[in-house]
Amino acid sequence: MKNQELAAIFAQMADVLEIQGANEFRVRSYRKIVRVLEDLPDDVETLAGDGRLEDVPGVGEGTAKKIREYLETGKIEAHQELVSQVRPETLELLNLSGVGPKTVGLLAGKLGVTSIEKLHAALDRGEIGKLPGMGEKKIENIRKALDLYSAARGRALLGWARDLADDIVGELRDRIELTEIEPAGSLRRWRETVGDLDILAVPAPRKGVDGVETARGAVKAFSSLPQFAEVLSAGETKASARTPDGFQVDLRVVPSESFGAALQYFTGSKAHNVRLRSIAQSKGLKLSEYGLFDGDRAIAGTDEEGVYEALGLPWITPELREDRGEIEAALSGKMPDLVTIKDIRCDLQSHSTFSDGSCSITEMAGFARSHGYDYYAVTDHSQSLKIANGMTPDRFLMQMQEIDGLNAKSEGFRILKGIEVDILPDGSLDMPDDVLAKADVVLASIHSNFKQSEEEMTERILKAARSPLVNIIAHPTGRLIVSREGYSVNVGRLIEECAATGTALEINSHQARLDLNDVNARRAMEAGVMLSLGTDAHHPDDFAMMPLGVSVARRAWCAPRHILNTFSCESFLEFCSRKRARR
DNA sequence: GCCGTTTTCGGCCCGACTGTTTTCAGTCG
Repeated sequence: MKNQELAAIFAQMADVLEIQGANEFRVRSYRKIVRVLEDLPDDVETLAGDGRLEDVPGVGEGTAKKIREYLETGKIEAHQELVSQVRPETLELLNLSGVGPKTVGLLAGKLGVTSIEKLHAALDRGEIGKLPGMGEKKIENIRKALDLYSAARGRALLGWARDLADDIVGELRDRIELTEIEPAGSLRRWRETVGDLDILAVPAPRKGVDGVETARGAVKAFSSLPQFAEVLSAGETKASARTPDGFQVDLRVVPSESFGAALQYFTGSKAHNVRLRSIAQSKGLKLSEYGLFDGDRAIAGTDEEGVYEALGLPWITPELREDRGEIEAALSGKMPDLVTIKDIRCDLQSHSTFSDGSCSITEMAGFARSHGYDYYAVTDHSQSLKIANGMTPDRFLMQMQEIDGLNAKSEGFRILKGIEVDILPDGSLDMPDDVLAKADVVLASIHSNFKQSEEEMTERILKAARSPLVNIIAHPTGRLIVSREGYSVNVGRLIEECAATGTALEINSHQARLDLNDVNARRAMEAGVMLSLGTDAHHPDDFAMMPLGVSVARRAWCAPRHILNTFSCESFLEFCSRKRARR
């Protein structure tokens, strides 16, 4: 879809025009085109092909010509001309929160401030305050925005953001009466990272107090929460605040009759909402965050189910709302039967003091059991991983003995003898075959020589997958979310090999890994590869990250039958021995 | 720059919030 590319181009044109002080209605017209393009259900290429570009509201002769130019040549002359008049460092100033095109135009025009660096200098010289409209607070806000920008805060990890959301929701519930409160946005869709947090709330009606007053009360309670270092704004129905880490949280107080529509709208994704709006459109209805309307009459909006139902759809679980086929599946009544946390009977990757875990097997097992599991796998590292106190063959044999002893004493719960064996640079395994053969389950993974070429790395992992002793390839790409790219492995070829050899792929459920990710996990599932969830627990608390792994499986459209952790202990062991029997 | 049972000029617009103003400009999602 070229829609988003074109939207970005027109947005940049609008920015430059506005910085230059062009006619505001011309700027507004460009902004409208950006909005329309971003939300457009149809592909501009198709529309252009059909000669229907001008039918799109906001697209007139000039814009249609520019769009066609882009589709034909890959660029727009007028855009390049505009951008060439402004230095790229100047456009960067727009990234500062609270600084828009007007301010940038003012700074550049009056003071020659055309970059972040020059802005710092001008602030230090006290020049900014001499400009019209630049008071003390405004300058203070620019200083803060600069600090925040230089800290280059990225998106937060899902697990961290969920804990924060739980804290905030819990605390708000303690302080005020609420009939509804729900975090929306990418957090509700369980995306692996979250940019900011949108919380929707409906305050409980109180006798003798009007709606405006209860909304105000909610905003006030939110603004005074201890989780925040700073309140950015607080009005009648909306407030924004920031945690000490610079993570932004918004509260929106909505009327109960709009709650469902608002929840739907703010949950997104954008692409999913575009599709829903186009369905509404085709039925002659209008969908917004206030409700689903037939003319002026709201026909749904109190709850999400009602909104989807009025559009002729079953309610779609937030994890699937990415426009990756869920609308089609819903329309044809073929929604997947997704795995849930209740289906999970075990954790398939954990560590103990035998390598780099912080607790004994007894302690970890006690916790796994209290978690409601039927079994769990101890999978400590192998010897080459010195930094993690990896096990020699002898120590692994000792560990297996200890586990046998523990199992003999316990009923209704089993500890599996497992290992996370290193895949050495040449693809061989860091433990003799005859020792590995004694284990219940073998995970293999890479912890060294990350820099190998894609060819070498892929061959290295494929070799491990072909070993009849390896049941699961753990954290298959090695990526660490926001902090490390994965090693270059051809995931497509790995999936083929795993399908052919009966090897499972892990969805490592640690919040910093979530590896495989949703897209690759779905490819694997569709290729018939079994998936395995493991929190990589190094401490009992880490078991709590299992819902994150489940969410990846759900975003990958997995049913319980695709996930090894839903198997009984016997069935799981049978899965492992089936591959070994091929030897 | 777009748009028009207000058609070729003259009006367009999203609502909430802050901050610098004294009625409004700028930013943001």
